[in-house]
Amino acid sequence: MDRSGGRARHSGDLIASLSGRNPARNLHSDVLWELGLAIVSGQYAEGEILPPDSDLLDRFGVSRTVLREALKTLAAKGLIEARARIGTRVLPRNRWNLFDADVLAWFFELGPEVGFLRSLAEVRIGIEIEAAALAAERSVPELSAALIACVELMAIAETPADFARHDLEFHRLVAEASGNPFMASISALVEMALTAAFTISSPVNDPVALGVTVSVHRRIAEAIRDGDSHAARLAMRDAISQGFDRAAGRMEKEG
Amino acid sequence: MDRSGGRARHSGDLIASLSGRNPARNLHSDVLWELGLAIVSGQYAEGEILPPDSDLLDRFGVSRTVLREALKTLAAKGLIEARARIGTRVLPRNRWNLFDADVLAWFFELGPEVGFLRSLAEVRIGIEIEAAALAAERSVPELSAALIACVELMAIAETPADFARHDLEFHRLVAEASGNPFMASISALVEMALTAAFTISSPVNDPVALGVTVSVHRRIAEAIRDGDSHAARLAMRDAISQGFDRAAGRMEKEG
DNA sequence: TCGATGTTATTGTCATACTATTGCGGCTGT
DNA sequence: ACAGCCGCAATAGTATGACAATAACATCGA
Repeated sequence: MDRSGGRARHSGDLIASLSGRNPARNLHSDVLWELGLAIVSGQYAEGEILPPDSDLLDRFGVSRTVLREALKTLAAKGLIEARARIGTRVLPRNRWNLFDADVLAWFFELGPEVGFLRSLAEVRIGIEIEAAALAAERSVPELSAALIACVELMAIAETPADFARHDLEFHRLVAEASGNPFMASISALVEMALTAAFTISSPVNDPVALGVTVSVHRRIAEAIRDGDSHAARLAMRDAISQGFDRAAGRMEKEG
Repeated sequence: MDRSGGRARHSGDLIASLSGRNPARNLHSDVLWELGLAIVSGQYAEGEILPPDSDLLDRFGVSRTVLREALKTLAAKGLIEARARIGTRVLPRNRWNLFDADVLAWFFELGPEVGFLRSLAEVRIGIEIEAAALAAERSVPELSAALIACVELMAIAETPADFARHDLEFHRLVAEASGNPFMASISALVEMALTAAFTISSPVNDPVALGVTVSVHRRIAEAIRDGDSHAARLAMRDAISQGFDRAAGRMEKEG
């Protein structure tokens, strides 16, 4: 069940391409993704010790440098911890940095479960509601206009990918308008959530769903423009809940 | 040559020791912290290219292995991106993973500005309000009891450090009770915020402040026990706001 | 003028050796 | 028989030097 059939790459590429990133394709990244996936999938359980360097070296056929840099990267994301004579231990899940784009991508690579998507929607609600409220309080005409424009682009989007792009841009703008650097830092989270939702079920092909989605986003934009933080809160909650409900409903129907 | 004065270590130790972690003391970590601080402080500005490996090698007096692993760690946290022939570029701040414990620690190391503390309080409000509400909805007697017990420990804490420990444990329990893994993952954030607040001004030595703080935490615990998500929301908001107000007020008074 | 091409500075990768840390098991002394 | 010390060995940490891949830039040619 390995992906060793030639140079087939991890499918994080899809997500990366949507977000406009251009991740380097090097050995380090290959090893990183394979180990990252193995850990997130539970193939190496929490608290377990992974094979020693020498074994992993054989397995991947790379130099010690590459392997160790991959391990350092995993350690930086809170997935593992290396200690001399003990080995490299998988840390408990609550130490994992779930707000990291790669870690999230690994979860999605395994096929996101509905419970995971729900958790994601819950944090998004918490953070983005507050972002919307702050954006309303600190409303700047320029950004408000950009938000409105973004909604119009969503309304006329012709492909699911276009729609997702403008949706993502909308949420990014709200974060920016909040003036809080932490809000902007969760764009990876939003990106994943939207990518998942868009993959599972895009509203583009369903006129009714499209209308609902656009209108709730318009409510957000207008509330921010008008400096109405209460309305912004409510609208943002609706927007995220609806997105999740649509995806979850679809998953249920199909699965 | 190493940094003047022998083995003087970065002061993140204080934070680490409070939180019970036992960070490795190795060369890699030294280089990491020095570069991390330099970047966060703006000594290397966004978009700027840092000196090439060879220069940094001279500067730190370590092997290429160590330097490169430190750089990989910084890259994993979203602070830099290295490309052949170009150099190693400092990424724009919105790519930084502010939810990373190290990155946060570097911000605090520079002396947290009141605006930064406010931003932190804002995200905490967003996330922890939702966590408290979820905890109320999914209330489990066992955890509710633990929360109540935690409050009692806060009430009788004799030193600021003890108080901070129980405070931290309280918020950790709420996150756990929410049943949402993302909520637990932000403990690093809470940790930093509380450590900062505790450093700036602990309520332990002020009976009135202590009473207020304890009572608001008790309100949270009771609301969760009673399954009252609305009350839990309100109380959690109060708790975080009060903590921030106290620290901010103290900062203002002093300077 | 512009496009192809070589040059070169910089990161990426490799191989090997040595050092530091620390759990474990055996040794020693009581 | 037991406790504590102590050295062994397994593992990650560090060092060094070489070569490969990449891509901006200068150079050359049409």
